[in-house]
Amino acid sequence: MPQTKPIVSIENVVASASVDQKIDLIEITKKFPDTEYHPEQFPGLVFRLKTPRTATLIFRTGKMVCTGAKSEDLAVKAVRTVVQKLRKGGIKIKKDAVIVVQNIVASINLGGKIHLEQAARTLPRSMYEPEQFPGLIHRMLDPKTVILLFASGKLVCTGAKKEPDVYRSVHNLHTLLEEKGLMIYDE
Amino acid sequence: MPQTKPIVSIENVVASASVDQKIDLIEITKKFPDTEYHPEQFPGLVFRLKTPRTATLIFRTGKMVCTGAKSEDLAVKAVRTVVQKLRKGGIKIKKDAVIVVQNIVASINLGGKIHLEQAARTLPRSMYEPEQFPGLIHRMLDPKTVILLFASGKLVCTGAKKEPDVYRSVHNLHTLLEEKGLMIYDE
DNA sequence: TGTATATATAAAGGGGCTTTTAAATGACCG
DNA sequence: CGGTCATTTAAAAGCCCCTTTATATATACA
Repeated sequence: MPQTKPIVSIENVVASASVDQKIDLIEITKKFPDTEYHPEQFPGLVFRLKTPRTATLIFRTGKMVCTGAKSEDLAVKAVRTVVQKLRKGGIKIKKDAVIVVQNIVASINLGGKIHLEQAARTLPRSMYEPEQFPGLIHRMLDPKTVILLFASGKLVCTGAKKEPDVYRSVHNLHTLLEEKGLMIYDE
Repeated sequence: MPQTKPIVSIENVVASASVDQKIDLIEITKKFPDTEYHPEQFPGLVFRLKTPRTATLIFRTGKMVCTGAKSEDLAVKAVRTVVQKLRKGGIKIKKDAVIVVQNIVASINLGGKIHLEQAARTLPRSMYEPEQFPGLIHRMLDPKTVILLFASGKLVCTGAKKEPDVYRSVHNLHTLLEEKGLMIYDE
């Protein structure tokens, strides 16, 4: 059992969606002048929402990508809101969007410092090149996620498909770090 | 009517084909050690034939690209020969290939010199940058082909989908050059 | 305060890769 | 001095990488 209770914060949820029909992006541009669309640079139109504060990329094919939500539910609500706004703006969309959460990013504070140099030598599937990036990159197999470890005891977990995976990943790593004596707690 | 009869030679025919089924390229490699397959460099396997002298790219999807044939018929024969050899080699291919000629390259000699500098200023849709490439690049609209013109009176016609397009392109250009007084014939 | 470095993830469009071929011109090598 | 190499054009195939969006983390660099 880990000595501290990690503080976990979901920072970003990415979800893909599809309304299963072609969409005229130029038309959206006219109805929503605040959207960004530069096809020569990127094929997706950027539709930003204040609440939930997100950015949704809309493609010609009717597929979308929503980023920036703080939870799985908020990501779903953001997509539903975008479709609702498009419809109110006169964009004809027959079906409701089918949404799938693709990635969850979380920041964690373990409450104690990590001996990174030693962890780099001990943890399997780890990469640590401080002159390239200050964090140690660790690939967890189950759940299949990637965790960035910092000497401060803070972590970044990414790659999770559902929120429980984040908690399991953090618990697995925390336990492993303590077992190997890689955690340094102030008294 | 042009004063000379151009000498036209079909130099290269490119055709795409499909046997409409997945193919195991590694298996072909084992049965045909002389083939080239470097997936990290390019996804297609190169299958060369001595007769007709061609190189056929074979993809995992069952689609192929045959290059180097000297006529449309030879391109078709080359693909049929490749499929026949694969079958004799034990590679199971159910359907016969559906072949489509995609490009024909021909070399031409008009029999007189061309005033390139003047042609560059006279011909529409032309590009001529001698320090970059010695030929003048001219885009013909009908047939939709591209012709490279050289001061020697020789040409390269590419982009044609069928042989008659090559002859029509050459005739159109030759007539145009004579009308504008851009041809220079000896005596 | 910005830039970059690194992680994951979807979307779609662009570019590059390889193969073939002629033409003519320059650079480069032994 | 002669070979190679590059230059340019078209075309298909499919795979890689990049583009963009968001986000925490922490370093170095202007």
